[in-house]
Amino acid sequence: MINQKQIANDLGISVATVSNALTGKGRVSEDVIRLVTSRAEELGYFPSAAGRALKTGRSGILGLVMPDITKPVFPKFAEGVEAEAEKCGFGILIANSRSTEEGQTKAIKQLIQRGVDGIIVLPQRRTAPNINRVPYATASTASDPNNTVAANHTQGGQLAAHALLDLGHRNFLLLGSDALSPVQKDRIEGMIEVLNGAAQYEVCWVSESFPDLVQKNQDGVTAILTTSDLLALRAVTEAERSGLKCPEAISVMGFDDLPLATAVRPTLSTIVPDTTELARRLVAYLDAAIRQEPTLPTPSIVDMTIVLRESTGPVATQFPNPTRR
Amino acid sequence: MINQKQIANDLGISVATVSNALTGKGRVSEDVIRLVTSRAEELGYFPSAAGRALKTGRSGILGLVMPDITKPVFPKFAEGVEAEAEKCGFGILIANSRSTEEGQTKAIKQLIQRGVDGIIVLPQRRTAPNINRVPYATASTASDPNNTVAANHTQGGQLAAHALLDLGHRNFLLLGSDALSPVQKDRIEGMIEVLNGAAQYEVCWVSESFPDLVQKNQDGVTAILTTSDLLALRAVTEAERSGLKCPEAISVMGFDDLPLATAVRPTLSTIVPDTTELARRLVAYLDAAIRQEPTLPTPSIVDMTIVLRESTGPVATQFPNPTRR
DNA sequence: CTACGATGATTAAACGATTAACCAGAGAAT
DNA sequence: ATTCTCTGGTTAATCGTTTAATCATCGTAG
Repeated sequence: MINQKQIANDLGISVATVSNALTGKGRVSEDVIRLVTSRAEELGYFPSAAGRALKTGRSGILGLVMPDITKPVFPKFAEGVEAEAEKCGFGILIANSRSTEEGQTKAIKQLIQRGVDGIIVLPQRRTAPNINRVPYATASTASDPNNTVAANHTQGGQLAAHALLDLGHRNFLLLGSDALSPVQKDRIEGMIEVLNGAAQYEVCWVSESFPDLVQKNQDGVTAILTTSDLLALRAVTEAERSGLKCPEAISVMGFDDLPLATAVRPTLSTIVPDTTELARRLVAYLDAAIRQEPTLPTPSIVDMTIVLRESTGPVATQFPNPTRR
Repeated sequence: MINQKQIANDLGISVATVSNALTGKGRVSEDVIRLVTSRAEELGYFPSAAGRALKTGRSGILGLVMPDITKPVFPKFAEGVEAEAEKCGFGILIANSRSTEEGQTKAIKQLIQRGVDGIIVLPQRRTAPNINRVPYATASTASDPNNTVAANHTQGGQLAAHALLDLGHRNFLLLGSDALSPVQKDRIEGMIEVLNGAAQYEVCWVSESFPDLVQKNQDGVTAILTTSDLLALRAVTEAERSGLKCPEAISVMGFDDLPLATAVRPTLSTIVPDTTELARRLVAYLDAAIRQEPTLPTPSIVDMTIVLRESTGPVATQFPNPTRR
């Protein structure tokens, strides 16, 4: 293995000078710097992560704790965090909390033992991670008191509701899949805030059985707002199977802009969280905390945007439910 | 920070004894072992990753290079690798090759600089990673000469074709999205092997424009085999939109068993790669290589399984295409 | 009674990089 | 000529753990 000692011996100088030359600290002449860097290049030298970590107390690695990377919301997030971390010179060690609190604490402990400099946690169910040895940042919902950044799920819900109100819809079905999820609750709440007084609506938490969309449509429902693209997909396909054209008979709005949103016909209108920006702020916060900067970024909220595709359209002008038998 | 020196001082013994007591090496009396472990427990001690790594030359971390974690095939894989690695005491450092060869070599270099003990690469486009400092394992297609394990994509394709032949279908449309992908080529090839002589088929690589399914159906096609659940989803929804019921008028088979497969109606029949087993073998190989075991596992191939859901059914008995206008 | 093997613990040297403290030499100022 | 400062470099200690080599003690066998 090639180390600084090797380079030092080759050039007849001391390791300290080699280190100084390579890191730019201390006092070294331009000539020696050139000599050292070129020899280092020749030998294919790069500093030992372990040696540096031991001395400096920094590993250059951040831990990322996610509930379940197979759930399609998280990969985009992971990607964003990885990209941002790389820009700041950090690597990303992943850990799986398996959507449980015990799993979460276990994952955090493991990461600390592996020597990470900081931890990013996506807590589920509003659990507050208990970390004392290293700085950490959480991305939770805006309503969560202890978060570093939050996606504005409520505002996302508002966006969805506004868009369909603008298209003339006045009778909504709001679909969620998990009434205990703070994220979903916030999204639904945002929708309700906008719809209250302006339209009729019904909230439905689907677990096993899916609501009878034909029935709902006959009752006047022309728009479905969901808390996830997966639910939207289910709604669209259930609707079309029963002869309800989307968006002609019924509009459907998704959430999260998953890869499937553009793979399905009609393509899904959806609400997009800015995962890149969330990742950017999380990493920036941790970076500052790790470098012990005097002032740290304060908790902030990132708004969502809307992308209108084929699954939403204006409310039918003539007869509201053309499929009535 | 709590270290072995602390424990040693507390108990009036030497650090070497502490180390020996904790690792079970050397010669230490049972009494001292008990003393040391209990004191370590009290203080909440755990070994410094950096210190240990520096001395032993092992970081206990594996690198995972994937083309693009936002593509829905990869998260399941990452999950499997993480779980298996954890069982062997390894952590997983992720790196993004951005689906390019330069990105791949850059990612590998970064991982090595961070001191990983081994690297798992999911190479795309049959690129052979050039790694010399640490052992590595690749998961490629069976037709790729330099792989550690491979999912049997060809056999997966055969499975798909067989299943629909058994259901009575005799006229197939094979859909792929990327004719350059070795994985997709292998899958299609497997299908063709089985269909040759037994049925009529047409291969179609879709990029922007999707084939006219009504037209195809009128031409006699009753089954669509795809190389991905995303394509299958597209096919199902395109079909149902044009009035072709799935599976009554046309059967659709997916690939990979993505989360969306059960979120759509009809639920997608699909071919499932055993990512857990793939991950297990990759990690096992690396573990053996890192421990310098004399004999390493030889390259092997993991078969796929089929799961039949709602999107496939028996070929229509009476009139093959009931939607003819 | 002495030598020896076994046992249990200690000493000290790594591993590779960083960094505070120190030192030699040259030029400038007094 | 002497001191002072600045420059460019070296020495040595340090981070925390592991491990080979060494040492002391004690029971036992020759």
